[in-house]
Amino acid sequence: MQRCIKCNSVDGVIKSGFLRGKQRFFCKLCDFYFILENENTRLPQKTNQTTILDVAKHLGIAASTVSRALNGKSDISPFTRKAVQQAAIDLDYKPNLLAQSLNKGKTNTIGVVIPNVELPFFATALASMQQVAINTGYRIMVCHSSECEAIEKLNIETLISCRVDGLLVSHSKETTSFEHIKRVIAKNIPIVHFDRVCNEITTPKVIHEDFKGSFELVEHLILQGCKKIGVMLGPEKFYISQIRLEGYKAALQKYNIPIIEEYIYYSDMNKYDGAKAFEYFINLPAPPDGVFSILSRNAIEMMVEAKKRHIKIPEEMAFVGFGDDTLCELFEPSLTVFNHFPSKVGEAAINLLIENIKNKNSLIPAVLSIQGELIIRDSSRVKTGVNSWSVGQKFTE
Amino acid sequence: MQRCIKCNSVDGVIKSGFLRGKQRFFCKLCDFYFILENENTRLPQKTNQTTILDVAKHLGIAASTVSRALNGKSDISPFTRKAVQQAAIDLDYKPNLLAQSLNKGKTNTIGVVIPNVELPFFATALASMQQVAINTGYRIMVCHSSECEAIEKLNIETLISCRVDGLLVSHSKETTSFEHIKRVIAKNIPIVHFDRVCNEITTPKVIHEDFKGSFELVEHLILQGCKKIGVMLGPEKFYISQIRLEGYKAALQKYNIPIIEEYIYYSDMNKYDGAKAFEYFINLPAPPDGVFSILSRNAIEMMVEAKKRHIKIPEEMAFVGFGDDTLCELFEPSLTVFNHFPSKVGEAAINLLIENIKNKNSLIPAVLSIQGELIIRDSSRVKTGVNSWSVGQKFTE
DNA sequence: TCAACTATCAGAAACGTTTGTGATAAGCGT
DNA sequence: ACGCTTATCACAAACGTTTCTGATAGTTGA
Repeated sequence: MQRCIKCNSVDGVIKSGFLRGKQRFFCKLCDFYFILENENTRLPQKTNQTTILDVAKHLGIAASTVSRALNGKSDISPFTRKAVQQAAIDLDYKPNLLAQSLNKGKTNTIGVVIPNVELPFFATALASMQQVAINTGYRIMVCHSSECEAIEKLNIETLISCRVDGLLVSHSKETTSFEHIKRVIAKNIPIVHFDRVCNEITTPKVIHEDFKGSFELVEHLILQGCKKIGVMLGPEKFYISQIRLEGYKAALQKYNIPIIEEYIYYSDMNKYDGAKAFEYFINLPAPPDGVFSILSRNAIEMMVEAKKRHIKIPEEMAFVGFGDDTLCELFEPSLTVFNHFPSKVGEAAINLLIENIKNKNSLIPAVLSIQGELIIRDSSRVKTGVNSWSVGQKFTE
Repeated sequence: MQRCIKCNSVDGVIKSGFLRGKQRFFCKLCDFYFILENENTRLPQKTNQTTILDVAKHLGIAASTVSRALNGKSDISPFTRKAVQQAAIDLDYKPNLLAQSLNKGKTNTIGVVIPNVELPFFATALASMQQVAINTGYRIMVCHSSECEAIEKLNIETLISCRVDGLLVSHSKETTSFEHIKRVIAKNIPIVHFDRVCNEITTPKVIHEDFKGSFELVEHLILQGCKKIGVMLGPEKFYISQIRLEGYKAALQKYNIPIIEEYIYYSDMNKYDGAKAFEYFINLPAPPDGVFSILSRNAIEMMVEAKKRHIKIPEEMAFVGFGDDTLCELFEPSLTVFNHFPSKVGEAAINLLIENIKNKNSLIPAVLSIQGELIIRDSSRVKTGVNSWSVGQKFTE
């Protein structure tokens, strides 16, 4: 016995199927279908934000006029414009970027995918990207993959769904498949890789001097007298591991030092892996007298272990690491590093991306290499005369 | 002599004003207005992303059917649903979140405003927020104020324009006016403050035990025998400075130690301000024998200076700091800190916000205080017998 | 003084979704 | 065999902008 919600009569009402789990009715008299609602189910929560229509109504003009007035277009009399601007302030009108972006077909937003903000490199790079973005009128949307390939893929999907104008991507350490990147390219969405790049696909990239940096660090160790040089890398498949290993090998080769497999240690690049690596090195039949770590953080962890065992740094064992940060500077002994200037990398990456967004047709897969700098500190600097053995001895080139 | 672009005749065409800087024409014959275009000006760059309409056309069905099929609604036959799902994969369809959010009136996005990612506290808090967000189906949009009040206000406006569902805010150190926060509240947008909260407005907040932490740190110094305790704070107006100063004072009062203005040092909380602070303290007529710093980073900078002058830590001068991180643990001597668990703060903040988003009507301005923990390390732990003076001497309570 | 022009605004379409409502063919019971 | 029911789908409105097109009153010039 249902009353029609339109003509209010009972006679003509018949059931007419279930729709989305609810009973539907049909009133023959007024020819009207309807569903009973749970009362409280309705009311779609209307966001009570001021819209351009509110402003228009408030002034008794058209929405299009408000839009043009606020956006500084012509076709608007100074009087109207003033009135609109004042009304916008009075009503605290903030344009809905969703609607704006939907209409314009661009969001002025850049999506950034990084593995982990807690790594100082990414924190600094991110901060510099933000700075550039602010100055160029872009917004930034950051996603963390937490070093997980699945989340990285999810992140990129999310950012694409958000219709970001472009992507800045640094891969997680476990990423080995790059199908998700290829799909981005297929959609013609500008993308720039930075730091942890993907060498399988030709995309614009910003990298640092991985090879040169490793080479210089290892060469420095050699020039300080080290003869048995260990290297602590990340995962074996990891591009950065590979290229930095090459730098290591090249330096050894230059000075005719044999490359010994035992001195190459692969890690998962987690916190505290430095201790494990040290454990490994120190238990070798002939422990190294110099160690190069791909992450300076791990180098410091190794030094902590070394100090626990009263090993003299750098006399008995010297340490160098890739990447500078506060800890390297303040730790005792301070760590010799190759500074790869995270902020420059971030800056270059976002600038390159913005350039690519603007000339979307002519994507040039440029590869920018940011110049780094060797900073020699106490962890490897052997003061003349202090050394207990053959230090200062130079190899012929 | 303009040819009508519609009827292609010349006779009826007359000029009809300037419109947006371009000459407009009117054709009397076909009653049609038109403007000459620069050819290349046209073509609004159509984003070539697959839309729901593309999928619908591809299958020869209606867009609404596609939407319902993909969203698991009823009313769709299994056959159709399968076909739609397959087509979505084939065409690599990704829903446009802009359109979705615009339609639904919510974005499932949370806006986060932090002063600086480079501070380990915020990096860690952010990472834990991300984790929770991923698990609860929210996205996170991060903005950095770079410790600048103006940028902070801009950030919040941007996030509101993006129609985020809620805000997580930690103020910049120079923020003194909170009108922008009041406007957020007026719009009935859920907001939760964390860490650097605003005590002028009643909003939900997540804080740490600033008072208790400071108290315990200073009490610890006292119990280790320190009698002249300096404190390095942030800006004077800064809420965190004030509350932590109170903890400092309370501890001194408990042990009947007079509060001396000279021992209270305000700073701008910049990197390397620790050195300045140390300079100040050491040049006092009676330099402190224990220093508490609001930022553990600054405490470590002070220790660096102290070591340069061969001051024995902790025997001649002890140090403690608020907040733990890697540096505190690995530096030598390791720094005694009050760990305020950044990840717990982040987690609690986002959970509280999500709760408030869901029950938007009943905003309870809860204040959560995350329990911290005193970690005693070498920078203040006086080993019995090692101290050069009155250490171990306990005050009566 | 009348046609041509200009300034100013309104209306409507479009962006890509979701969802309420209408429509149709097939299934079912009496 | 007929009316009621169900399953399935299409259509249209709405979200809040921007922008294209159309309309009108006033202004100018010969």
